[in-house]
Amino acid sequence: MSFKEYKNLDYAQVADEILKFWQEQKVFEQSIEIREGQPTFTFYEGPPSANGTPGIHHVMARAIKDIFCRYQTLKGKQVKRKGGWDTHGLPVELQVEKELGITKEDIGKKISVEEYNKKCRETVMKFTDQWNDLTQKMGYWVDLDNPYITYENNYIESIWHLLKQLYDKGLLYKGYTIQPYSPAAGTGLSSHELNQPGCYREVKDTSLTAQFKVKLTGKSGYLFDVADSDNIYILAWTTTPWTLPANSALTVGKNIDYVLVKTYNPYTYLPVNVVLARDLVGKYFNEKGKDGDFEAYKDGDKIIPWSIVMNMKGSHLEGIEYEQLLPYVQPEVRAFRVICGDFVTTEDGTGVVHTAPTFGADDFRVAQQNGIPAILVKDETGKDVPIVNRQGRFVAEITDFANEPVKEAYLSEEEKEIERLKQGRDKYLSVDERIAIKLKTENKAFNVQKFDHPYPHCWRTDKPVLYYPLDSWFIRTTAVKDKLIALNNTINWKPESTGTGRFGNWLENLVDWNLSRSRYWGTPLPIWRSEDGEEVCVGSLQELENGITHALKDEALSAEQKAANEKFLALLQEGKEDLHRPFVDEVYLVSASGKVMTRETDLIDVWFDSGAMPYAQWHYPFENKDIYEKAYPADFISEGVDQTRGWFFTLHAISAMISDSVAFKNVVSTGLVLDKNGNKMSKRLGNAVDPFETLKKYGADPTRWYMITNAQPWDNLKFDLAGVTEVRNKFFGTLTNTYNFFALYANLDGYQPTGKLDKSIATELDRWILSKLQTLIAEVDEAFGAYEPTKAGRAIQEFVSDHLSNWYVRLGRRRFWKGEMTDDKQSAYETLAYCLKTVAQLMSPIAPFYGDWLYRNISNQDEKASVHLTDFPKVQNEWIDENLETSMDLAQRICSLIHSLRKTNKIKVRQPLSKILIPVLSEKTREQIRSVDELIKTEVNIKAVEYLDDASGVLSKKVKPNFKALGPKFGPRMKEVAAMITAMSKEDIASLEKATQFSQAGSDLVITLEHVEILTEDLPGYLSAKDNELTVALDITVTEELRQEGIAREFVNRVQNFRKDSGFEVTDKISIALLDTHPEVSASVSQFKAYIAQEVQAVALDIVSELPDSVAVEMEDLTLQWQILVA
RNA sequence: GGGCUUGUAGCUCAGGUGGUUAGAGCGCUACACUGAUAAUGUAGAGGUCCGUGGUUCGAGUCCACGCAGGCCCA
Repeated sequence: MSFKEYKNLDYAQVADEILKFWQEQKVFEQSIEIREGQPTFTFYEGPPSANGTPGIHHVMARAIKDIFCRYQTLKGKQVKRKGGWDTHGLPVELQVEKELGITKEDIGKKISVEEYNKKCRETVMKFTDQWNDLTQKMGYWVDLDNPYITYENNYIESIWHLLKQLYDKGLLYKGYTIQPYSPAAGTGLSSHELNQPGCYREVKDTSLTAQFKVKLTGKSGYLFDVADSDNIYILAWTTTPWTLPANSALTVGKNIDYVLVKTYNPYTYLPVNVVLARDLVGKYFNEKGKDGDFEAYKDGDKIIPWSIVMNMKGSHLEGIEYEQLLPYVQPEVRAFRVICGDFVTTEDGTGVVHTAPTFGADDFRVAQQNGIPAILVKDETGKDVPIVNRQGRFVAEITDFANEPVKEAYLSEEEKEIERLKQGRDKYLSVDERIAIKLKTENKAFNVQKFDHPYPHCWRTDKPVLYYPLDSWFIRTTAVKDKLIALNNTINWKPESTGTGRFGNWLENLVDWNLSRSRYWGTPLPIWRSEDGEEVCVGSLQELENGITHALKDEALSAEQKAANEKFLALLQEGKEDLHRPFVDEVYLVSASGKVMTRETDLIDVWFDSGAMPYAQWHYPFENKDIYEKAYPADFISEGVDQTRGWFFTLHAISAMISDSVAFKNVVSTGLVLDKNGNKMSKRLGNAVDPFETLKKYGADPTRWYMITNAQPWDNLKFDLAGVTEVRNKFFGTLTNTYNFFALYANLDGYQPTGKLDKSIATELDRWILSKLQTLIAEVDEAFGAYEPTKAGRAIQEFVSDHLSNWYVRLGRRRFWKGEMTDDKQSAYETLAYCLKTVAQLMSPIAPFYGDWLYRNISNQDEKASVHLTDFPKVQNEWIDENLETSMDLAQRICSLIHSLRKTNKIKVRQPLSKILIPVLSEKTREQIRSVDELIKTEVNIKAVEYLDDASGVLSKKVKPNFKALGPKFGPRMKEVAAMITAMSKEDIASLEKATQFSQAGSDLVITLEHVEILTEDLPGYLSAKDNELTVALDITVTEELRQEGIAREFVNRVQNFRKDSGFEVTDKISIALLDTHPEVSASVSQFKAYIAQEVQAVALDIVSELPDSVAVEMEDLTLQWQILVA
C-alpha cells in the first residue's frame, strides 16, 4: 500500500468524501454499536424549530454538542443522540398567519381551527430538509431517523402524564393575574416571551402627573386645617394616562416622607395645595419660586411661588378619600382612597402610585389586600370585564374614547388618518394626549411631559403590550424552590457563573410558572371543568377513553355532545385521533356530580414541551421504560446562554418536580455568534453569514476548528471569514504538508509503519517529540473531559505547527531522504506516523472529517476503518522525558540566539562557522545542552559547541533579586534588599556562592542563594546574545577552509534550485559539468566534490575548461557557467 | 434599575495562587532561507493592560467606584 499524496487539498471535498464513506459504512451507527454494553453517556438534544432556516450560529452550537459526544465515544462510552423537533408555539402560528394573510381574529371565522392547525403542522417542518442538510454537511452526528417531534400524540400523551402528576401533587392550579398581554397577537405573553431580546424598547410616552382632589373627611381634616383651603390635591404620576379611567386607589409608602405644598397650578393658574414625596419636590418646583411672593403671582408667570406647609409620613395619608378623576364608570364597592404598598419608591413620579387594579400586577395585589374594587363593566354576557377590551380598545362606557385603541401603535397609518379626520385636527392625537388635554383644562393635571422609558413590546408583532387581567393555569414552582436550588448546586455549569449567577439568581427570585396560552397550535391543557368548578386532569389516552365512555352513559350530555364524543372515541379506538384543537375540544366529560365538563381551552407554554423531552422523547411511561431509565438524567447538554431561563430552566423544573433529580449533570451554555465587527447578525441587516456557503467554501473542519479555537464557547464569537482562512492555511495546511512530506518519502522507500515505537532506535529528536506528544494527549484528554474544547484545540494546534512541523520535521528532514533504510530512518518514519495518527485521533472530535481523512490515509487495513471507531490514545508515561524537553527548549533558544547573531553580522547560515561558546553555571545545564548539541550544530551550521564554566575563569557573573522568594521574608524592606543585591560585587557573588548566604557588613539583612538569580554577563571579546539566563557567544572568524566550505554550500544551493526550476524529479540522478572560470569556486568544488555530489545526487561532477552548451548562473557576485543533465 | 459577562498591540486572543522586562498568531516593514513551499527563519515598528481611587515593598492580576460593549431580567 502506498500513501496518497495531495496537492492543493480542498477541505470541503475532504468532507464530502468522508461523509460518503460514513454513510456507506454506517460509521455513526457502528460507533454506537461497538460500544454496546459499555457505560452510557447521555446527551439531550435541545430541539430546534424547523420553521426557520439554520444560521452560522447553529454550526457553532452543534459543533459543541458534537465534540463532547464524539470524545466520549472515543473514551469507550455508548453515546446515543436522539434528534428532535420543536413544533408548537406562537412563532409557527404567526408565520402561518403571515403566509395566509390573516390575523388571530380570523381563526374560526375565515379559516377553521382544523385547517389552521393543519397548516401549522405543515409549516413547522418546512425547512427540515435544510436542517438535515446542514447537520450532515457540518458533520454533526445525531439520530435524525427517529427524532422526537413535539406535536405527535405520543409526545403529547407523555406531557399529559407529567401534568397529571403535577396536578395530583397539587402543583397545578388555576389563577387570575395581571399579565402582559398583546392585543395585536391576541394572547398573553409568558415571561420567557416578554424577555426575548429586543422586547424592551425605548419609547416616548405622554407622562402625566394628575391632581386627585381630596375629600374632606375625618381622615383628611388636618390637611384642610393646615392649608386653610379646600383645594387639596394628591399628586400621582403615570406613564400610561389611558389607565386613569380605571383608577380606584392611590398607593403611598408607609415610611416615606410626604409634604403638603402650597402653590399654583401651572395650566389653570389656580391656587392649589398638593401632596407629594419630600424627596421629589425638586423635580416639580423651581428653587427660585421657593417661599415666593404669592400675592405678586400673575397668571402665566414662569416662576411659580411655592412653599411647604406641612410634613407627614405616608401612614398619615392612609384612608384619605378623593374624588374620582375620570368618572366614566362607577364601582359597586367604595373605592378612591389612599392605601399603603411596599413597592412604592421615590425614584421617580411623586411617591404616590396611581393604582388601577385591572392594569398592573402590583396594583392588583395591593388593591386586593386592601379591599379596593377594580373598575369593571359588564360585557354582553353579563360578565365583568375591564374598561379596555381584548383588542386593546376602550369599551363603550368610556364615552369620550369609546372603541379607540389605548396605544397609538395599534392603529395603522390609514386608520390614524381616519381618526384624525374624526378629531378634526392637523395631527392625530393619541388617547393619552387627549386625556392630558382634558385633565389640564379641568384643573386635574399638574404636569404633562413627554417621557422616554423602556416599555415591553410583543416579540412578534412589535406592538406594545398591555398589562391585563387574564385567567391562567400555573405551576406552583415556588413550592419547590428550595429543591430546585439544592439540585442546581450539583450541576457542573460551563461557565460556572451562568449556573451560580444567572441561573442561581433566577431560582432565588422564582415566581409561579404561568402555563396558559390562549392559542390554537400547541399541546392542549388536559383539564376538563364544569361550570361550578369540578374538574379532572387527564393523564393518558386510556383515561380519556374511560372518561368518554363514562360520559356517554350519562344523561347529562346533549345529543350533539354525545355525537361528538362518539366520533372522537371511534377515532381514538382506531388510533387515528388528533389530540390538538379543535378535536380535543369536542370531548365532553361528566363530573362525579353529573355535570358536563368541557376542556379548559388553554394550550400550555411550549417551553413545557421542550422541558418534558427527557420523558416525552421516549413516550415514557407508556413505552421504552428501560431506555428512559438508562438515559436519565443527561450527562451533558448544551445550548445558547439565552436558554438559561428557557430550556435549561424548564428541563430543571420539570425534572425536579417529577423525578426529584437534576435533568442534566453538565451543561455548556454557549455565547452568541456576532459578525466580525461585533454586531449581532441579522438577515435584515445583511451581515448574517450563510452557513452553507461557508461550509462549501472553507470546509466543515476549518470552520469548526476556527469557531472552537478562536474563543471560549461561552464567550461571544466575532465570526470573521479571514480567521477561517487563517486556520485553514496555518493549521490544516501545515498538518497536510507534514503528512504529504511523510507520504512522499515513505512511498519512495516503500515503507509501512508498524505502529510500534522502539526506544532502542529512537533518537533524541524522536524521544523529544514523543514526549511532547504524551504531554499533549494528557492535556487534550483533560480539556475535553472538563468541557474545555478551546484549550484542547489550541494545544493540538501548538503541537502541530510549533513542535511537529517546525522543529521535528524541519530538523529531521535529512533523515527521511538520506540513503538506505536504517534504524535511524525507520525510527523517524515510525515516530512521524505515530504522531500524525495520534493527532488525527485527538483532533477528530473537533474536525471529524479531516481527522478521519488523516487517520485513514496513515493507517493500514488491519486497523479500525474510521478514527471515530478507535479508542482515545492513552498516555504512555515511559515516553515522557521532562529533562529532554528542557534540553530541546534550550536548543531552540540557543538556535534563535545564533540566528540573531548571524543576522546582525550579516553572515548567512550557509556559511559554516567554527564554534559557539555557552557559559554554563551548572553541570546539569551543560549536560542538558550537550545531549542536543548535534542538533544545534546542524541547525545553525556550526562546527563545535564549547562550554565555559567557572573553572574557565572568563565568566563574569551578575546577580538579580528574585522578588518572589524575597517577598515573604523581607516584605516592607524590599527596596533596601534589592538595592543591596544590585550593588553586590564580583567578590560578593563568589562569597555568596561559596557560603550559600551573604550579608553586607553592618547590615542585619541576610540573603541566601534562593533569594537571587545568578546570571552570566556578556563574554568579553566575543559577539554574544542573551535570552534571560541563557548567553551564547559566536566565533565569527571565517577561516579559509570555512570559506571554501561555504562556497561549496552555495554551490549546492544553486544546483538544487536549478533542479527544482528544471522540473527534475526528486529521485533523478544528475551529472554536472562546470566551466572553470573562477579559480576559487573550482578549488572549492573540487575539494568538496563528494559532499556536493551526495547532496545534489550527482553521479558526475566535472570541472572542464570548455563547455559549449553551458548555462549561466549567478552565485553571489559571480557568474558561473554549467551544464546539468539528468544522468 | 438589577444579575451575569467582556474590556491587554491595528485585528483575534493567551496571561494558576500579586513579583518589578506583559506575550502569541495574523497584519505591517526589512533582511534571510528555499527538494515540506497557500510554507519558514530573524529583526523591527506597534501597549496610559478601559478610567479613577485604594490595599501592598510591589497590581494586567486583589478591593471600591465609575465608563463602554454584550446577554439576561425588571
